[in-house]
Amino acid sequence: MVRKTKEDAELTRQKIVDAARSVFLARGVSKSTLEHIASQANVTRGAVYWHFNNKAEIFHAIREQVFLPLIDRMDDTLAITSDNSQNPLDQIEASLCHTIHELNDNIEMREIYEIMMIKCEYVDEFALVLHQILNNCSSLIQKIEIAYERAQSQNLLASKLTPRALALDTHLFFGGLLHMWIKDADGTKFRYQAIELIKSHINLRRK
Amino acid sequence: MVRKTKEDAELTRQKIVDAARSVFLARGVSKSTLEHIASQANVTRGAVYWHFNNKAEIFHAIREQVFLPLIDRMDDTLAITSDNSQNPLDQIEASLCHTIHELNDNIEMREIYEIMMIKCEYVDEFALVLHQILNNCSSLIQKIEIAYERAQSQNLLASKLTPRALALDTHLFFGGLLHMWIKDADGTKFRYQAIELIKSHINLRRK
DNA sequence: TTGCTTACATACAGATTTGTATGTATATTA
DNA sequence: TAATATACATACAAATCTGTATGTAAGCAA
Repeated sequence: MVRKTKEDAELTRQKIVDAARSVFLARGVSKSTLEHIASQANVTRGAVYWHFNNKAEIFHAIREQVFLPLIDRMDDTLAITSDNSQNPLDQIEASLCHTIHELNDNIEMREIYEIMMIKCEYVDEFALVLHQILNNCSSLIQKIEIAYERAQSQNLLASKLTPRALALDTHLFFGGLLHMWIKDADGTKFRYQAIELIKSHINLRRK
Repeated sequence: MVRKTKEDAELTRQKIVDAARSVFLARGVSKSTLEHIASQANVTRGAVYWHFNNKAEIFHAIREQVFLPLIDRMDDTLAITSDNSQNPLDQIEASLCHTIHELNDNIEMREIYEIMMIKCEYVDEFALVLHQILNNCSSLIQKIEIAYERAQSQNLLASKLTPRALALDTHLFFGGLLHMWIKDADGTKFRYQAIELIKSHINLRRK
């Protein structure tokens, strides 16, 4: 039984991507072989090589599946609500909390974050991803900065720091939180209080 | 020419560790073979296997070389000066800045941080390291918390957050900063302004 | 219905790695 | 100074992994 219909083929591709995520998570990207991925997906390496040229391509497929939608969502949460009806500080807080809740609820997203942060070595082809990450950070910081600017113009800020400095501080804080959230698999050290930490971080800025 | 003296043997061991650091950095831990390390150190795999049982042991040797002294230094910078002569906020700031300056000046330390953060997959034997990291974080947070407590008792704090919350926020901020510092190899996005970011972060807390 | 293409499975060749076993010359010790 | 342990180098066997080449049955277009 070979030669599936186009829809079947796309399904097979997705099965391979899902299998790869599972295998990457368990064994790390480097030590995962295409045979591991194939058998996890109940296909042969032939199928894998049909859909992808190599492991790096699968890796990128996994990344895009989560990080492309993510960027859009960020716009939704922070930028769109540029009507002055809502407190910008509340918006920033809600945006960060939303990501944490996503990590809690969305297994797929959680696993991909874990792979990208502690199950992957950024060398060779994968080093390029670092630049993408850096660029994502830049645009994210800009969005936070804009929100802080609105907060400033509404006289909501307690500090004399510039919106830019506040945005950078918030971004670094959240980056650190995400890393710790992922590493703290038990949840005993950071996960359980992540939301509190965000609220404290924002409260520090409220007038 | 074999059978060196004990001092020569220790020197060989150190050569292997240094070589491993260089190889890990360039190829990632997983894709580094003992042959790579051996030839980089101008020895054979025989020598490597004499001093270490496997790659993981070399990895741990590298880690200990930087992180054991690091913990001691943290005590020096934060805890020892518990005489009330210095401003605790200044001390925290100085401690964080000191680490950044170390990263700038100490190639070895910089490379090891880079390996641990983006050239290594935390699976199998390496997963244990995550717990060590988490524990290090806990003790570090405690030390920062104590400093903030002193700041509070000296009425230096601008916010009503608890010293604990401030310490966690500072730690997460600095964790995020370190990650970005490492990823930003060009230095165009974070490295050049790392010290400023720290000062902003602390200033946010000053009365 | 023929013929071409698709979506895989299977088979093969080659390159790598790993661990261990063994060899060996020299420090070190008794 | 003879015996032994050390500090490696060399050799070997086995297992993996990769990419590619080839096979093949079924879908699809003409």
